[in-house]
Amino acid sequence: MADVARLAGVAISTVSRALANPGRVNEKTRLKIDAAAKQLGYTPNAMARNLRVGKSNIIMIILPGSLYYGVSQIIPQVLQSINKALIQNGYHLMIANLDRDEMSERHILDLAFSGTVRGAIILSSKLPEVDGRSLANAGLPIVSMLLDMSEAGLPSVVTNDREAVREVTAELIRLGHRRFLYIAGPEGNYHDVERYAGTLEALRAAGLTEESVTRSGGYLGYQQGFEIGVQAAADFARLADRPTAVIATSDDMAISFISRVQRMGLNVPGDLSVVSFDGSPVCAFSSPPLSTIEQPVDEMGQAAVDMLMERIDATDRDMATRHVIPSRLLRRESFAPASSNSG
Amino acid sequence: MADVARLAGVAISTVSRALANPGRVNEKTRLKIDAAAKQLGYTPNAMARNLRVGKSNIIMIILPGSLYYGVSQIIPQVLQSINKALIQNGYHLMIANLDRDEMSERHILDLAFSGTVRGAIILSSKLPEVDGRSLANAGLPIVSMLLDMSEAGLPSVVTNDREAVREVTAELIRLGHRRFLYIAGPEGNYHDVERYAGTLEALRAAGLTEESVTRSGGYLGYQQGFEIGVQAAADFARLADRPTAVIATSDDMAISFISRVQRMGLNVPGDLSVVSFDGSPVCAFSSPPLSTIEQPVDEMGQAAVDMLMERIDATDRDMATRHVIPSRLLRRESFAPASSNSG
DNA sequence: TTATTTTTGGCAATCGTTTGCCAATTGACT
DNA sequence: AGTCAATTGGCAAACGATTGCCAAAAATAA
Repeated sequence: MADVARLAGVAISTVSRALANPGRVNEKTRLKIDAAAKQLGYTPNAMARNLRVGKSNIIMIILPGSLYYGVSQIIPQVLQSINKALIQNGYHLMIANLDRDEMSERHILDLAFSGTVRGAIILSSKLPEVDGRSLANAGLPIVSMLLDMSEAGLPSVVTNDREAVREVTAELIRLGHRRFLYIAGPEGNYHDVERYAGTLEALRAAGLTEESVTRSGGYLGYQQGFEIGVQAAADFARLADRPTAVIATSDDMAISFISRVQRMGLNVPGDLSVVSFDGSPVCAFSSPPLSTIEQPVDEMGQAAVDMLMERIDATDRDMATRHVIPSRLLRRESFAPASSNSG
Repeated sequence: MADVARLAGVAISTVSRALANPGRVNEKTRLKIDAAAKQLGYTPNAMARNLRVGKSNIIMIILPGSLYYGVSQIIPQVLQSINKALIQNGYHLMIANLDRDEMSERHILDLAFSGTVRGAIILSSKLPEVDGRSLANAGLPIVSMLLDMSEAGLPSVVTNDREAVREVTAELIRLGHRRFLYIAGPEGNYHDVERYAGTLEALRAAGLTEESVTRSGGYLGYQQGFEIGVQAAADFARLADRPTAVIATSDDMAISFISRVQRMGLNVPGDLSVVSFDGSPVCAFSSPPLSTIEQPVDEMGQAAVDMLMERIDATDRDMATRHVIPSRLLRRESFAPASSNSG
């Protein structure tokens, strides 16, 4: 930095002012300094700056340890949109995986307490916590994404799981369907609760009872979506009074389910309508093209970052808010009126 | 830190020694200090330490801007394995996206030149470079992954693209296939070059000429895998003398291709064998289950980190090496002897 | 020209560690 | 008890920026 000052013919403090907060310095000298810096290939040392100002410019994203290896590309999309939004705000993105082991929790807490990161976006329902230290009281702004944790005090950005499923179920009812199969992810999980609630709401609104829906799954995680679908097909085959419509809570489930029931000789959507959740691009190319509820991942990422920036700037700790971004039904051929012989 | 020293009843320099390089301090006092630190909830400030020692403990991974949104979960797997390996070495993982725009390049270069990161793992074939500064001369250890860039001076860890495709092609030939369709990614891309070369090598070894393979695709990126497959199906339909075996260079291509040719009334593998590249889990659940060459992503990530650690510790700048990790053919039903009426 | 505002220079403290140095203390071993 | 090695204490200088302060200089206004 001294070199830059010398080359530009100004004082070292002026260089700092020009680079750190341009605006407190004359435009002409700022240009001179920029030119000198560029000529010398100088970039200010970020760690020294951060140390001095007492705040880092790194945000960490906490991913659930067991990533989802199915067809749905949620994680890369999230990372991409969050990273982009962060850069625009002058921040960098650091990754942390939250496994079930103590080591990963310790790692995350170190990141938080060592002052390495300035804030966090979390995609898991559990906050790291090990021997006394908890992420909750690290003094870090945190926002939750995908899962609504506003009741636990974390501002959250989510999609309208419940409403979306309610609407698509209502549409299926409108098409004449009266018996449903609901393929669940891990029981009690936020998404399962919301989505199943959405199904029930639609049924009730149409004067149907909970009897008209059969649940399958519930004991495996979303990572095992394919197995869940396979199992659901087996469950389905055993049912005396077979459903005519299937609501799968992930694309993986729907895909493996369909592949199995087709093998049983059933036609989709002739015999059976199927709709699922996630909006993976591959759904457009399965046979038949699969209707799916697309998660607005990009917008959610952007919103999460906006929310985090607000928290960082906020002086007062206000209430945890909840930001809902509507999802979108991608309607395709897997979806048809109930066949006459099954009403 | 002073507080910890006071509580533990030792000098501040002893605390530093105990925390920074345990081993230069007696075991008993180390325990005393650890206890005091834990009691006070103290974690050393990472930025101050890094500033002092003049090196960061952050590694950045440079992802191609246009991530792959198909069925193949390469990126999350890479991140997970790399992150895990890094943590074990005491490093953190930072993300950078390399888009085509200047802004993202500038961002990456800032990360490099500001001393924020200590090294980089790159998954793109082009090194960021903008107004004079280039990642190549940032003095950072870099390793390339997925793409072989050892000739450009970057140590690389890759899978055996060419050999794997050669072997699977040879196997198809053994099964009686004589006419092939090769579905390509972007022409000239490392993967395309290698995989196509593998195909040709197998053909030649069996005394067949280049005539026996028809190329489709080549003008779209891997992100457009589904479209490539659809187009390939159309190309296929127009061929007078139809191939009996298809080699797709990504699972996406194979999936959409199959969905289209099935719609044309063809049976896989009865009329047509298909094999593809990537090893996405969904392939086990498509109809028919899809044979695919699995990329050993976890091992590659681990190897990339090992290589990077070596580079960081290395005093002498030795030659760029190339580490090949073999892939594995997941053989499934999409794969069968050539039908008698087509030989 | 003078008065007033804006911009810069120079100094020094600060952020929280690490680390070299040497003296002082402790511990272990004859 | 005496010797030698291992460990610790205390001090101070770094690492590379930011920032408050005030005086000096420059630009602008009157």
